[in-house]
Amino acid sequence: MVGNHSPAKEAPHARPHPAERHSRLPAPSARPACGGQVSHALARVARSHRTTAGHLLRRLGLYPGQELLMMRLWEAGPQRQSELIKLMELDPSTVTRMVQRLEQAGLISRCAHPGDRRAVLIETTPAGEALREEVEQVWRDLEERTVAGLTEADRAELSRLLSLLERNLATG
Amino acid sequence: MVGNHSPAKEAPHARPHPAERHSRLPAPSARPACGGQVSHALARVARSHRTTAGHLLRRLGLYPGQELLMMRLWEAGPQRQSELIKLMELDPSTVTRMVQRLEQAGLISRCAHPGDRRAVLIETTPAGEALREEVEQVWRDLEERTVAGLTEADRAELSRLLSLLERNLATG
DNA sequence: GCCCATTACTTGGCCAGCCAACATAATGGT
DNA sequence: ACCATTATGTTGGCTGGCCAAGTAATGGGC
Repeated sequence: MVGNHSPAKEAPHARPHPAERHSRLPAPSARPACGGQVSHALARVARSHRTTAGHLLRRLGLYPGQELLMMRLWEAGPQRQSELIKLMELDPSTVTRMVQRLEQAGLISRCAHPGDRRAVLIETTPAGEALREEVEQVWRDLEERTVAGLTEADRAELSRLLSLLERNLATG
Repeated sequence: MVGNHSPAKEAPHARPHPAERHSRLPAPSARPACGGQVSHALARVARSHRTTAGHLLRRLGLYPGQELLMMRLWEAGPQRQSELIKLMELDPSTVTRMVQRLEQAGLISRCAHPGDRRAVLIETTPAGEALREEVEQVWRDLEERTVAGLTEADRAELSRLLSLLERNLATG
């Protein structure tokens, strides 16, 4: 991975005082007049989607989010970090760190921008380039799995609606 | 936020599924260059949505994600942590830490489960209860902003499609 | 009674992402 | 030339979220 893992230890605590309240309420998933039908669904689906992407990307040594940055580089070639930030709509600090990790992983490299000493130029390394096919395959798999069972019309409709939502949320 | 920082005053702070349908799958239509149309849109919209939620929740001293846990407690009353984990479909460790922070913020309290010394019962505190109206208002606002401009039919359709996606991603 | 799988939770570690504050470098105006 | 403004990145700090690994308590089988 572009990182790694490890173990654990113990801990205390525990507070007395039961007071056992039996609040057996109605079924958990009643769809109450809970304000956010679409919001909830969107959040759940997106998290699930991201987690699935994570599992697939894992074998390639990437974390979800990193593949998007790589894809931008593959498609648009070497570019300024500020360009990545703008296009991916991420916080500058997020990109800075992601870039640091990807560089350390040997997938990209940073170099000074000739002509603007503030800027950093970012480009893929051969190792990074080598991941392209696999990552794109992962995305095809993911997309297929995501919209499985939807008709062509459904997919188009979904894209249309998501675009509307994106517009709504952008302007605010 | 709920974790630390501060705000203005004190104590509690200031910091702050529907339908389904048939559909036969057609040939893997040749998609545009970019493999994940829906996937990309979904990811972008969801991130934007979450960020927007974050801005709204911020004034209440909450981080996005925490409000969902509170809402479950408000709706279903005191319950085991394992129940929250199951219903929210989160990793146990995620809930453990979220609960620790919310407890430290004074919004919920943990106590031993009488009869099962492994379990932890979680309930809202008065301070937590006091946030309910505001949080629910935030969610109504968020939902409204999210689906603004969509017809009733569009909203229903969107919910339907998202449910399908959820099902697709769950089984895998 | 005794042993073991299961359940419930916790900690360590790592990542994306955000905000705030900061250091530099380029630019524009006067 | 000089200085304020803008552009570009970076670091610190905090969150949600995941995985791996570990501690306890429960419950079942023998």
